[in-house]
Amino acid sequence: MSETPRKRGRPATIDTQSAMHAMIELFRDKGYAAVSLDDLSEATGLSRPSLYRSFGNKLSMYVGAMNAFGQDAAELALPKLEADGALEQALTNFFDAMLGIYYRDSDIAPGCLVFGTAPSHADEEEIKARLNFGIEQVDSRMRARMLQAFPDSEPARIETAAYMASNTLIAFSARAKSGATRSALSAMGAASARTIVMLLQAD
Amino acid sequence: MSETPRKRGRPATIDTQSAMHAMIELFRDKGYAAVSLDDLSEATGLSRPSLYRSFGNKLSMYVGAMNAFGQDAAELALPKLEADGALEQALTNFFDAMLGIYYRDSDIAPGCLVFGTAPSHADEEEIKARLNFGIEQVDSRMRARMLQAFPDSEPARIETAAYMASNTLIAFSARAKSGATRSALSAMGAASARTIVMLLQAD
DNA sequence: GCAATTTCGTACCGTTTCGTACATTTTTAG
DNA sequence: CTAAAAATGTACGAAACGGTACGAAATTGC
Repeated sequence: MSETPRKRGRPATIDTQSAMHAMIELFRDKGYAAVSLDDLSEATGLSRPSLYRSFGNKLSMYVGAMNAFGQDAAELALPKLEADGALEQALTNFFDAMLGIYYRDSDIAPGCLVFGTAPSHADEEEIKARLNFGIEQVDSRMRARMLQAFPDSEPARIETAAYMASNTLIAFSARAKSGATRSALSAMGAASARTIVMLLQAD
Repeated sequence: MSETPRKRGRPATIDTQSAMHAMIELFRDKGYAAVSLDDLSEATGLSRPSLYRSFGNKLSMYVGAMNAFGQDAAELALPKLEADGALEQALTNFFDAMLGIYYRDSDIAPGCLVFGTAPSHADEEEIKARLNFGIEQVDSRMRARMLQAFPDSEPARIETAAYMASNTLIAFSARAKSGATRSALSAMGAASARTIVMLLQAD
C-alpha cells in the first residue's frame, strides 16, 4: 500500500541470500551440531551478532537453511518430474536433477541437507517436523505425477510406486555421502525409474 | 596355548558390553557431534577416563558403536533374509526385523545408527568408510539372496532389484526418525517386497 | 545542525567441551 | 609382607561454545 516508506536508520549492507547459501553448504557438509557459530560467521563473512539479528539462534538458522534448500531443490528439480511426456523419462530426469544438487563437483558429495543431516538431529522437534514435511512433500508429488500418468491404476499400486520412488531419492543422499559416484547413482535412478513404470504398467 | 595366564593387577570391573549398548542408544538418539563425553559417562555409568581406556577417544567410540550395532543387526535380521522359502516372505520378514531394531517402543524411533546418523558426519573419513561398508554389505547380501531365488535372471535385473530393496531399508531410517509409525513402514516393506519379486518374475 | 533510528562489530560472560595428570585402590608375584 | 602391575575416578586445564550488552557508525526527519 504505502509507496516507498523509506527506512529510517543505517541501511543494511548484509546480503542475507548469499549468507544463507553459505550456511546451507556448511550445514550439509557437517550437520547441525558440528557447526559452530564461529564457523558460520567465517563462512558467511558476517559477525556473530549479525547472524543473530538476521536469522535468530543457531536452531532457526538450520531450519531456515532446510527451508531454503528445499525451495531451491523444488524449483530446480520438480519441473523435471512434472514435465509432460513419458513417466520414465520424467522420473529419470528428476533423479538426475536432484543428483546435480547432491553433488558439488563430480567427486565431492555433500548430499541432501534434509534427508542427509536432519535425521541425525531429529530429537529437536522443529527439525523432525521439517524433515517430515520434506518426506511428505516428495511422497505426494510422486503420487500425483504417477496418478497423472496412470489415471486408472489402483490407488494401492500408485502409492507403492510413489513410495519406492521417494525411497530411491532418500537413499541417494546416504549413498552420495558414503562415496558413491554420481554416474553410479544416475544409472541406479534410471533403472529404478524403468522398474517403477513397469510395475505401474503390469496388469 | 598358555593355560590361565592370570592377569597381574587390579581386575576390571567394567561391563564394556552394556556400556557399548548404552553408547549406541545415545548416539542414535542424538548423532555423533551432539553427544558429549559427559553424556556418555552418565549413560554408561563410567567415568570419562574409563571411557577413554576402554574405547579410545570419542570418534573411536562412535565407530565402535557402528560396528557393534551392525553386528547386532546382522545377527538379528540377516537370518530372516537368508531363510529358505519364498523370497517375498524372506524380504518382508527381514524388513520387519530391521524395523524391530529401528523402533524402541511403538512410538519412539531412534532409527538406524548407520544409515540415520552417519551420513551427517561423513566428513570424518573413518565414519564415511564405515557407512560405505554398511551399504555395501546390505547391497551384496541382497544380491546374493535374489540370485539364489532367481538363478537365471539377468545380472542387471538382479542388481536393480537388490538396489531397490537396499534403498527401501535405507529410507526406513529417515522415515522412522521423521515420525512414521512402525506399522506404516511395515506395510511399505511388504508392498516393496511384493513389487521387487514381481520385477524379478517378469519376463 | 541535532535528535531519533537502525545497523553493525568489539568485547565480554558463564558454561561446556575434550582430554589428561595423578593419587588411590585392588590385585598378583615372589 | 613388600614390590610391581593394572584399573579407576577426582580434579584440573586450556580451549571452544552459544549468546548478548553496549558503544560506534550511518542514515532520515525536522
